[in-house]
Amino acid sequence: MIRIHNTLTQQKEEFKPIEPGKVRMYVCGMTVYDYCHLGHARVLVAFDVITRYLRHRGYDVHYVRNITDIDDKILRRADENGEVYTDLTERMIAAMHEDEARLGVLSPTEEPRATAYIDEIVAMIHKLVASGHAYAADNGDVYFAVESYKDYGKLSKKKLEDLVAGARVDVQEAKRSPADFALWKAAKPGEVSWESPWGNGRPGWHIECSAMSNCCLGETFDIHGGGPDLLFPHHENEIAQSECANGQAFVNTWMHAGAIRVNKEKMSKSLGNFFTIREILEKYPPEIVRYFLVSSHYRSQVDYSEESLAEAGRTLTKLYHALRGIIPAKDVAETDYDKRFDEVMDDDFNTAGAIAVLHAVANEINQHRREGKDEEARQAAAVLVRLGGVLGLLQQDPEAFFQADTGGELTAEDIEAMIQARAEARKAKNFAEGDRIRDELAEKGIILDDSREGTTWRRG
RNA sequence: GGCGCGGUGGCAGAGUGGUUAUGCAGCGGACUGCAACUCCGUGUACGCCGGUUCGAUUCCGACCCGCGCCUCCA
Repeated sequence: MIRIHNTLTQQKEEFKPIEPGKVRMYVCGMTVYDYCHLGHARVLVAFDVITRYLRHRGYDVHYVRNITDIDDKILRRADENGEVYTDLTERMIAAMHEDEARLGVLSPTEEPRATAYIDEIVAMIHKLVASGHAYAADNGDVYFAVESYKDYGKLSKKKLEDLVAGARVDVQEAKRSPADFALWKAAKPGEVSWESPWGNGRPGWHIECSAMSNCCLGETFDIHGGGPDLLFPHHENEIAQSECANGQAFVNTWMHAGAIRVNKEKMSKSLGNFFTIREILEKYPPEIVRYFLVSSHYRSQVDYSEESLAEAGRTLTKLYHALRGIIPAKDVAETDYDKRFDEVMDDDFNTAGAIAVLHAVANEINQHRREGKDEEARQAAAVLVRLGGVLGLLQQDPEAFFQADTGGELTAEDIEAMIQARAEARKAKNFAEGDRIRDELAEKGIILDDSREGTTWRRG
């Protein structure tokens, strides 16, 4: 039995898909006006692990993650760059796919783009206007009438009175209530636009997700996820739109990832502590970044720092050491480790607990190999790779992981040659020369590991 | 001000009404020519104060502190 924390009820609940054996999940994707940052990576990796685990448990997961490719920020950025907005979005989508692939994030089942769903969006707005839940304002915009939906606020636990009383909502003459939000935005002169019954314009952000999830997954589906700051107003508005348009429940389980902080401060552009995925990947191998993200629970707030990444690197290195020089056995039956792994993961995807199981398996491998029990070690290695795979970890060849070119001055050939020279010196009992070579390599970031089978190296 | 989350050993981070989380770092030992890797051993941990209980880090209440959202934001 899988239990999932539902933001809607603020409790862990037994997960029961609408259709047995199938999971329909929607996650809010990127607005493609800039490179993805660490916060995006958190959401990407969190829902990637969730998808992998649900599949591991036998579910047929239909995972939809949208792309918002029309939006104020996109138009502004394209304008600043002096380029056509589609050039900007195409470039950012390509970059996003590159970042995802490097982090080991599997492609979603579908990746709908807002601009490909304009007709469906217009149809949904039309439905809302016809049923009195939305209205065309004098300025050409169409707004959702928040007061027409009695459950407004049920996800974010906000009361409409408080929202209206708050000074921070955008008070606009055209709106009936300050909390109303735009479904359709009238085009400004020269701006890209689409036709609609209310004049030329483009969709508001919230309605895109309602329309696309409706098209790809139906009126009611199992899981809707996203970043923590989307909870309000974005997800709240999605619920209002979808439930008013369809007259039935929108989503059963709402899931939100925790926020990323940087050196104990909120990550933000104004604080100058904003990291894009590609910036981080210049400094750390992708799997280490992924390990860092997976090593704490998806709902907890995590603090990014050089030190935590370094520690993640040391720990992952230890895991790969267990696998080094072993060819995992094939077709290994389910073990107690598999059971423990599933048990902790069943509890709201407790990846931290799952990683503890990984360490237990690694420890067993190391003990077997110390005792010369090669077959047992190969069996356990297969389990480690299998369970690691559910988290999207440990799928590389260990040597590839250890020796990944991080732009050091030495090539693999240089290193191999020096190791050879050291081996000869040691054979001649010239330990001083052997140690000198080892020290020289160490200075250049190369660590040697001697074993009965010979010397291996890694970049430290 | 409103709503919500959290305070666990040097650090990171799970979890539990009574029994080892795990990892990193440290220390001691084994292995090694010396290291590295690995193994074994090691650490008054659960914000504060009350309450419930045979027993609370784990449940309840108050308090202190930190954080998030309330505006575009993953």
